[in-house]
Amino acid sequence: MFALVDCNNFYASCERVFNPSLNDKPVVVLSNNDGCVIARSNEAKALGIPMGAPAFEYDLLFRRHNVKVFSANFSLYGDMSARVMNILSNYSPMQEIHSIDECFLDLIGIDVDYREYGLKMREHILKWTGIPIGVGIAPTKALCKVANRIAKKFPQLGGVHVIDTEEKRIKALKWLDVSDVWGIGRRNAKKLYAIGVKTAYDFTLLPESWVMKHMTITGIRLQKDLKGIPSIEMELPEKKQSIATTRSFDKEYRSFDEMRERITTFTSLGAEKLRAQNSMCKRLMVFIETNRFKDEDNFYSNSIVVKIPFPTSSTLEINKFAVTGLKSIFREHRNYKRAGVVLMDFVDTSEYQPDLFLNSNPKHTKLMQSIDKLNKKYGQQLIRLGSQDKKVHKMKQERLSRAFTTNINEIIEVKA
DNA sequence: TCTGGGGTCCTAGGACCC
DNA sequence: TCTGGGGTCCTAGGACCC
Repeated sequence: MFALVDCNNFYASCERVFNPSLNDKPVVVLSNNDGCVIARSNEAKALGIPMGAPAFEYDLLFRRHNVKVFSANFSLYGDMSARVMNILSNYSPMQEIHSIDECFLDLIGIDVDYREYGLKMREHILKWTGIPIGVGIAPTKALCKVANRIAKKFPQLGGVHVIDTEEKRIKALKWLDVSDVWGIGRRNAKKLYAIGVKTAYDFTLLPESWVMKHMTITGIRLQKDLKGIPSIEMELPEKKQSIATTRSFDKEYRSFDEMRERITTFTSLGAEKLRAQNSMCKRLMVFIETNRFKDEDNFYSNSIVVKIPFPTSSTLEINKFAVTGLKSIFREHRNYKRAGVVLMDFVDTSEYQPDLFLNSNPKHTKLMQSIDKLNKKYGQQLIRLGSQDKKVHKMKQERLSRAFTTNINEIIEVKA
């Protein structure tokens, strides 16, 4: 048996933990630059605020219903996530952290009343972190997803649902719309509707040949999993295979120098993560684009993959190639609104064999270590790569909660 | 002058998730 | 005025080799 545990409305719940007056009130969290809604409390959902809603379109509704609005505070959420995951790791010999707010637990060798076990996790997490969770338990990962959904949908279940009989499995799958199945997106849902498949149960009855043809091996695995035959395996914690740093800007940039400053910043952030997992990269991708919502006729978007002749984790070296890439796709007289750098093609630092001729400059290693140490101690981006442009980009975060758990200057005050 | 077929690696792009 | 930022896996097709 497996369990899927996920945090309810995670970012909104994090904000509530440190501000209990938000309980029972509608809460939303906005993306970087306060662009769109990325998390909603149940009360906010009930007001009809959709995921991804542009914040400016809902300003009036926010005010009218006294919605509490927050700028995303990712360092706080990351820290809360680590606490939740750490507690949950005690409930299983094998944990797969699937995203910031959810994990799978392999319950192999754990011989208990599963419902009781799920309720215990829930109480434990709530008491120690203040975060409410939902638990789905079933013989396969895909069925755990279904069980978890049921646990959330029916409050009388106390946040925990177990699928442990054939009867429960079929009942659950008949209840679930096929478009809500984990792994079936908009495209495939459309194809399935077209041939009369409405529920998850209908999907399990499709012939393998059809599934293989239209949804490839991924579809076959999903179908088996839903039938109760474990086919989607637990993934052990592994290093990232690519590291992306991309942002929309709060304003439009036209000059090469401004864009170079942005790209350099993204490269620095990415390279820091790269070093943190002891990897070096051999390729990177740079992309830039103008505002896709404005002036559609002049929309320009381009990307380029740049090969680095030797594996490196040095911000200085990686940045040189990122800027080369930028040069080749940058066009004058355009208003750029978004850009990003994706580091790819990693090798392990420990397994790296130096080349006879082309190598990363070893002097950079120590320099990077010092930079990482200082940035970790005093906050990100204290040390930055120099650029001719002195201006420091500032993200729009008008409604940021304090960094209660991660910044010593903002630690919560307790009054005696 | 003829020019098969199998294998691997690389890359771009599609689809999906949270 | 204002529209997120990450990730993963799979497949097809081209390049190249023998």
